[in-house]
Amino acid sequence: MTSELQIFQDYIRQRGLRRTPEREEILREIFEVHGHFDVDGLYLQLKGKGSKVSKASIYRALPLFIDCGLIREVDFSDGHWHYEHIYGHADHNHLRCLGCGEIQEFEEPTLQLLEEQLAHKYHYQIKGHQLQVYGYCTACRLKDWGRQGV
Amino acid sequence: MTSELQIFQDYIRQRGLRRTPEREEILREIFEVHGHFDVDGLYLQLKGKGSKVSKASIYRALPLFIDCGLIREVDFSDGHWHYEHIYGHADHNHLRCLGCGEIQEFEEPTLQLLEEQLAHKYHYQIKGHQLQVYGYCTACRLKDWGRQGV
DNA sequence: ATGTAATTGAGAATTAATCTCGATAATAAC
DNA sequence: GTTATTATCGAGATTAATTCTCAATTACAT
Ligand SMILES: [Mn+2]
Ligand SMILES: [Mn+2]
Ligand SMILES: [Zn+2]
Ligand SMILES: [Zn+2]
Repeated sequence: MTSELQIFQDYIRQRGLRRTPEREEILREIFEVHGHFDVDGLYLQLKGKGSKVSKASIYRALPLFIDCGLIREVDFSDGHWHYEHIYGHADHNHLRCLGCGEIQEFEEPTLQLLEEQLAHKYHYQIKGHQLQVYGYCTACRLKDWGRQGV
Repeated sequence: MTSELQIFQDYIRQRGLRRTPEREEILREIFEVHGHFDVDGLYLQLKGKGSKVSKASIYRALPLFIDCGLIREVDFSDGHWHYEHIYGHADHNHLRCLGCGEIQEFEEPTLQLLEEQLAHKYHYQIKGHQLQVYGYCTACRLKDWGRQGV
């Protein structure tokens, strides 16, 4: 059993929840795919492989995966949530092009320090952070030079 | 005329748009209120003062204010967008309690440097960033100690 | 094997945001 | 000032992501 599945089963048992094939299918698919995903894409992917899991089950499973630290929500400001698995991956943030939607990932280790400072200053137990930086990539800047401030 | 209104009128003229009392009312209300707001709250506030502006007009005006740098979207991950005016305010980020929703604002000037580094490294024209840090405040931690990892 | 209660799928409900459309009114040209 | 043009308005319909409902199923404990 892959260790993400193991982590999830431990979480399930600890909470008195139930192990179901649907939840396993969804989790497996998430960790087979690299990169970001959204509910609709994940649903279609599973469906394409012959799976019968419903969208409702996906919507119900994702909060569990988030809660046990396997995935996280990612905000691309396009009207719905995206997600990515984080277990086994280096912490990173996203630089997004407002023109074409391209995503560049980058690491910024100093944010870990920031979390610790904030925890101390405001007496918070920090669970995580999200940083989105946005702007225009070279291609979009050239394409769209009518906009001011190019 | 307040300078935020001036900035908006300049923007309007430059774009060949029209000056309307509705847009002015909305902008005025945004800058009279301190703190964060959402569409529904802003609408009710205006209504309470006898204004006749519709929600549709608010939804249409906000992107204009964002575009000319007077306000920005703020993500509190509660299902809809929040906003805050930024003109005349120090750049800041948000620390949010996952229990009670309390927001702490904090400044982190090094993010400006990060923007410059990213602009250079990825050849982006950076327009801004959003950083949310989230966790549990002292009160919620005490209240809810059943959660693991307190 | 049996009882229980968590989980499922399908579709209805909710709700933020956008769109449509006829009426209104801001601006420019005369 | 009058007129023409067309951006903007309000009201309500529409869209789309997410949540909810409920009867049927099934995981798990006994
Ligand atoms: Mn990523
Ligand atoms: Mn703020
Ligand atoms: Zn681009
Ligand atoms: Zn709290």
